[in-house]
Amino acid sequence: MLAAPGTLPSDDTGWSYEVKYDGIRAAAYVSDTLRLISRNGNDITAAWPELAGLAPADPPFVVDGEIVAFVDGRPSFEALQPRMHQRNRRAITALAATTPVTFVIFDLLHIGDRPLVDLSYLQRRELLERIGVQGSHWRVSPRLAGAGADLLEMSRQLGLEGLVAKRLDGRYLPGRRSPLWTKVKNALSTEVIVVGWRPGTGNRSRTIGSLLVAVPDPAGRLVWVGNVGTGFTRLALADLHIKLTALQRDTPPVVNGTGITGVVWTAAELVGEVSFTEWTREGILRHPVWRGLRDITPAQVTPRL
DNA sequence: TTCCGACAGTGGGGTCGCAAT
DNA sequence: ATTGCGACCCCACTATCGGAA
Repeated sequence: MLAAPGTLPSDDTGWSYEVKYDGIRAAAYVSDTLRLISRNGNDITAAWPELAGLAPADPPFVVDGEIVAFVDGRPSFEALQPRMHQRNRRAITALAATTPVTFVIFDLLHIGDRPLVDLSYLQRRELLERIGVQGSHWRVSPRLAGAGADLLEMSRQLGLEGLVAKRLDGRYLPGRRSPLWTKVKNALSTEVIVVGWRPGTGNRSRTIGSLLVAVPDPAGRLVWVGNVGTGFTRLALADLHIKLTALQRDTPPVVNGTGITGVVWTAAELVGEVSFTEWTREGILRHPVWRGLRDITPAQVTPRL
């Protein structure tokens, strides 16, 4: 079951709030042994040896949760990434020691021979808390007390990704995205300067695939901060294509990013707004989305860092 | 008639492994 | 030896269509 993107419920009654953890979604099948299955149905058990102690369990159960690497108390997806694709057993052991993870459990789907997906969320949570999974590397995701608006503001101040609001009476809908679970994100946004574009493929092969965007650094030099390839309507794409074709030039107007291939560089004249989840360690926009052109000059751009 | 959910198709950052160069 | 690409992880979004409301 996946959360649908949205805004806070207008009325808190009937809803439960949890932190939105930025990690890897996994279902844990706990019996004599542990099996961790990713969202795409892959068996990812071997990559997370520190979670093996969840097993054995009698009766067996199935829980849903998020594999999270906490860095300074906050979930860090970047800390998780070097561990995700690792298949070398010794490397896995070393990484598990230096960057241990916590399995944050938020739902109970099955216990013994009894499926629980048709119970309400509240009932499933009560059963989950009763079986008492608690250990050095796993815990139950707390249900947050308070009004949604206050909790969202607190999550923003703590630098968290956002909240998930869950209907107390909601069934578990396997494999489906439903507003019974609504994720409310603390979105960031910034003004950026368009410095080039890359042609698209498929049904966008005759227009823009993505825009290269930049912001001024403290010294006033233009620094490439990533590529934005979503958020456009067909109309916006056609409009940008015309405008940028008129601004085409041969040399990059930025001090970095020159290694990117297949770029049509342009004069740094168009300013737009981009929303994103966070800056990566490399200073690149993560999950960037185009929000439209802004009618200001590049000199007026004040990046939100 | 309108709206919602599901799906397909496009794009992003990052990492690893393997094939092609 | 280097480069490119696909496969996974995370993700947002547009456009379309059929069925529910």
